[in-house]
Amino acid sequence: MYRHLEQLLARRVSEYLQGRYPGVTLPAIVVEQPPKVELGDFAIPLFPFAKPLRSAPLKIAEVVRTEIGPIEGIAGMQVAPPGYLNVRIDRSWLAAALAADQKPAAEILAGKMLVEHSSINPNKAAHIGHLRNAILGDTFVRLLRYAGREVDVQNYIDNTGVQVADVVVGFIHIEKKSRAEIEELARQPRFDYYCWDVYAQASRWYEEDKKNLTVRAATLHAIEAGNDETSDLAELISTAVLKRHLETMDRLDIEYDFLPRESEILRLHFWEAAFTKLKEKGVLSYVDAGKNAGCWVMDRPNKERDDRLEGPLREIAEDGTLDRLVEEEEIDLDDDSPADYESWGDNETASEDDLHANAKVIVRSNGTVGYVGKDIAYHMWKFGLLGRDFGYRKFFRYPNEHECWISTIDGEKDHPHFGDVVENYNVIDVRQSEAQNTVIEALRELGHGEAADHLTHFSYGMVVLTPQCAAELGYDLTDEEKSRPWIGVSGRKGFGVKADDLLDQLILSAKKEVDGRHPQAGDDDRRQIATQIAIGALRYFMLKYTKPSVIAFDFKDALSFEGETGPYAQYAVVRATSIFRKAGLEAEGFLGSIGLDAADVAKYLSSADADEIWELWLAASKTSYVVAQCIAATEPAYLAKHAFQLAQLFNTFYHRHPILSEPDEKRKQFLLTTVAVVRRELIRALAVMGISVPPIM
RNA sequence: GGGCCCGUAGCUCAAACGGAUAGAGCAUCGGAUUUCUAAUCCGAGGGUUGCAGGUUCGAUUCCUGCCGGGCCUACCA
Repeated sequence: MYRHLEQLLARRVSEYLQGRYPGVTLPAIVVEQPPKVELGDFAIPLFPFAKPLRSAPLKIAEVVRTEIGPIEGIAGMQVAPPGYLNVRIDRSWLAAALAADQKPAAEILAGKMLVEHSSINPNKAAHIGHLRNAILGDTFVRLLRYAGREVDVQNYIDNTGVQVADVVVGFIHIEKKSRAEIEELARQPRFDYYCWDVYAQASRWYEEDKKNLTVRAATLHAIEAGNDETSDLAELISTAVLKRHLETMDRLDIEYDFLPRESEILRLHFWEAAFTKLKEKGVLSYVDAGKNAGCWVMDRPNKERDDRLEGPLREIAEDGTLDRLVEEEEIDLDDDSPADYESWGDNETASEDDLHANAKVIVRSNGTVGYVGKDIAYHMWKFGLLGRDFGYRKFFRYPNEHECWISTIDGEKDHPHFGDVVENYNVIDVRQSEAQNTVIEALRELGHGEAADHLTHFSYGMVVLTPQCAAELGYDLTDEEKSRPWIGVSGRKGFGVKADDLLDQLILSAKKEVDGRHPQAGDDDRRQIATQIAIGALRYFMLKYTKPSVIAFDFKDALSFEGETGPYAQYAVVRATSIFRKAGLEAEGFLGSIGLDAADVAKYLSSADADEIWELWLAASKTSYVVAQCIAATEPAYLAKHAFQLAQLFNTFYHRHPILSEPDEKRKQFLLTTVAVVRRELIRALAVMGISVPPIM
């Protein structure tokens, strides 16, 4: 409702000013929230109007106040120095609307949206870095759905990459496992943990002897080609690990609709289709000299030519002898530790007259396409611009019957329609900004500016470990690492906190609390409650930081159930529920059963000491407003903050106003209504964050 | 070298478009009539918003330059 009033107010003030001062170009009306409730519920700064209207902000405010006339839901306006128009909401009007759960007619928003998130390499267990991704992505999906949008959730599976090859190498060449043995292992409940170690082992094996890298190259080649023992094994392993990822994420109520796999992007020739179009439109150009000779590249015209080619490097470059070291570690994007490659300048090769020195290589000189190329093809498909489609088959059925589909070559006849979306969000950490921009740029240069404008890189910072946390996990740190502010998670080194482990630990710790508090409850119930609390704690923890911030993971913070945490907000709801239970009332149906008298509500919300209760109502009215903000800014943290503030206001209210012992029956009804409204809105906000509330805590 | 991000209380973080007295949590210290369960509430201390300039009615926010940190910058994925 708050959002509705805000929009109405902005429109009316704008219309009024346009009418009063015809022909003057006016800035847009900005509606803010005053720092204190006493000042009002909306604030409109009029400073920007001073110049075009050649009048003092205070005067303009005064004119608007006296002349604008009545607005539904607005009680009055006040002029405040140095130039604000403060607006008060009609409290009983808003209370009635909220109690009746009235919603303004929803805007009709056509077109399907797509959120891509998780995209974990299927070669090892998911870790805390993946949790942040999946929780951000899933919450964003819930935000969009709350706002009435139709959303498909996709999880891109790179099942043909180096990371999978490494695990295959580990199983065959280091562990010397037979196919039957691997099949047996893949049936184990935490096969992904096993792979975690195998992957780390393989990485060490390469380090021991660089010649082992030839084994990896051969394995990778076999996987890409398909149709042999090695690629079958890769398929077996990656599919088993993928299932584990789905199970892990399902523990957090995170579900996917479709899993497009790189193997199908390759085998259904998505790239070839994209390549043709990219060449036609001249997006790619062939390089016949210089360091990128033989490649198809995409020029990046808006980038400055790289200055690292200046100075002494030129001389090194001129004889062309110095090649980039090929053994450098490739980046595993599931990996939050930087690959330690040489600093710039030591090993640079480039020619001064190389026209494409700054270009992005899309097709290598050996004719194979790189990751960005595949991604361009995939994104053309997403927007329905490729002219090809995947085959589809059912892959994973969630306990709630929801079906998750996977790409395949020959699919089932009947399947949902994926792709052809009007808007796409890719939840990928900030390190991929460059690659994402290249994809967006490619779409634009193909002439699909519309699609490019609707492709958003939902970027966020990494999750890293504090040195202390790393020490707790039993990792030996070098002195250099100890001196760093944080240590990157590294799948390759087997270095990190696994998602399932963290969740287990949270459940265990919540269970202890619940056991102590509710010894009379059954063990299954206690476990269920502990699980809800653990999920609440974890999801809130990952959502409370704004996207750009790097989360330095620490068990102490993550395992906390007090203060600004998920359980704090859950607890507020439990308290609200408990009031109704004690009163012998049904919390859910209460608002439907009560008829509040407008005059009474006005009385209780307008008395001298009512601001504090009003503040609670006001906060409760903001759910849709905050959701809209989160979507516009692609920032779920606003919702976390909102839920916390609402819970905080409720707790203060709870402490100050005994309800069941309230002698004035009408006031008691009013207070109960307040509780019911806040409870409903808090449950909603938490649900959008994927947090459910236990019956007792 | 270039691009992007960050620097706010002891610690971890907020502060939408430039706005009113820069707010929370944790930690520390001191309290809460044994009441709708204290996973709560109240209070206290704690700040030259990295530094220096600039733009203007007004700057944590925008611009420039420094200082410090991070990420990206491969024919890898």
